[in-house]
Amino acid sequence: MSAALAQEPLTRSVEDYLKVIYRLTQRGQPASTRDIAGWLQLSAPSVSGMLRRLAEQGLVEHSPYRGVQLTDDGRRVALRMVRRHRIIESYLVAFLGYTWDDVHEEAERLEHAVSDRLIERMAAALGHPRFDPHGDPIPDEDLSVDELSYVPLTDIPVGGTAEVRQVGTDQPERLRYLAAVGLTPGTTVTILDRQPFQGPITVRGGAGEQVIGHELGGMVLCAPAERQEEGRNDDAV
Amino acid sequence: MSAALAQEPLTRSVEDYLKVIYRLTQRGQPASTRDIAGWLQLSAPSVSGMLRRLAEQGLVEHSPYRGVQLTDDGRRVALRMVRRHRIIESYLVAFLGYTWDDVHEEAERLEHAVSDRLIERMAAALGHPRFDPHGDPIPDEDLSVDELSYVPLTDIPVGGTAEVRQVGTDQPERLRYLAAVGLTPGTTVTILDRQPFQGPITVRGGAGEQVIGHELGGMVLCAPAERQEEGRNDDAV
DNA sequence: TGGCATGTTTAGTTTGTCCTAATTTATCGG
DNA sequence: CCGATAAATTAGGACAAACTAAACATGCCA
Repeated sequence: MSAALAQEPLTRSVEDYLKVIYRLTQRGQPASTRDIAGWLQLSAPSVSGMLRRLAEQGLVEHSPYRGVQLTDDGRRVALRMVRRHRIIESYLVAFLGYTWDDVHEEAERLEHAVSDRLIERMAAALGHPRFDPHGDPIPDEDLSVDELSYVPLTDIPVGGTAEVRQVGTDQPERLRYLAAVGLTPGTTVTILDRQPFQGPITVRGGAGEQVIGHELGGMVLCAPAERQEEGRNDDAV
Repeated sequence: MSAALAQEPLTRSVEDYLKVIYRLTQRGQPASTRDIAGWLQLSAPSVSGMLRRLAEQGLVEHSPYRGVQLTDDGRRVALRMVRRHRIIESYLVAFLGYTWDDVHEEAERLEHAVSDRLIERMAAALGHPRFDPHGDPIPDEDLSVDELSYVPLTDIPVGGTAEVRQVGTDQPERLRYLAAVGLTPGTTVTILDRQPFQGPITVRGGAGEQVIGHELGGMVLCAPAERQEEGRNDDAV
């Protein structure tokens, strides 16, 4: 297992780096200095320096010029932050009148300040939810997540029907727009038309008929409707 | 008025210093380097250095070797932190199952991370409380507080009756003990006996007859019972 | 295969906050 | 009013995390 090091508390910066590296390495390949710098709004040299320190602490594996990956310890920290972030978002929306487009910023600061205990109290108050308001899965207390593989709206065939499950963005403007056109998790939509060359997609869904751009469509992740409209919990056919 | 400076965000350290200085200067006299260092668990030279920086920023007035006082700007920051702290404590107790002895630590971290907006949402959810679970007054949104002058239990005459209003400590052990012996805000107690030379005090109150030490007694602040049991809102006699 | 664009790292600084050791100031008792 | 003691400050340094400017590596294309 991992060296359960003397665990001096991690700084806010370290937590943020690990969280971003987690996101960027979701698809298996190492994260680049440049991308990390972009997401954290820092200069590349700052990132380079931090990666060295993170590697010394055993939180990442860094091959200079080749990119960085999380170690098991690093992934644990990152998943802990992801859990915190998503539970905080869920709580603020459920109990304190926040909307799905304005919770991110608040959660971004709170996730570094709350205790494990408070997170578990919030989770309990929410009934241990498995997804946050954006449809992102919440790692459970022992940090396991089921990363379900959904299909972007751009890949649903014309004429097909699908249920929106997850919106892959934190940007308030995009989220407000998606809510306005009715593309929120749980909504069922039908693809009426899709133009070529990254062209617009026409859907019928919660808020009637809508035309949305290709880029945004790529962020909306869906579960395609089953042939027979029943039992997505049924394993036995 | 005060120079509404470009307001670059204050650091956590600065907020903590100002809050401690606020507490230490409540009774009018300047705070000493040594006392600040004691409360913040820092060395005296660290505090000396920080006081110089705070003075440069116009948050305190520092007369070297003589102590430090808050400026209006500094007091505003401190009161804002006090409001945040006490609302967070109230919220955690009311909605998330915290007890009065374990909220302090959590609030101590959260107060630096929450937005003004979240604080106001919590305050609204609580019905804009005027006192926190320890009986400490919560500054209102424009930061005015009524610092009521209560009387310590040690000053109530033997045979006298008083209502506990405020417990002047954050220490979990003391708070748990006070709760166990029934000395919580709102409880009415009668002083049965007080021994000389900082001796123990015998009270009858919420949890029956109790003997408590002089030091603890000094922390329990009370409103002495009126001669006639009525109308403490009446101005006209 | 050599050269160049792109991306990364090293070098050297800055800022904020802390430390220990040494020095200076204030004060109180004789 | 002088010196001892307690308190505060200065001096000098460390460390985390950011920066800019300069040097260096990788990989692709002609």
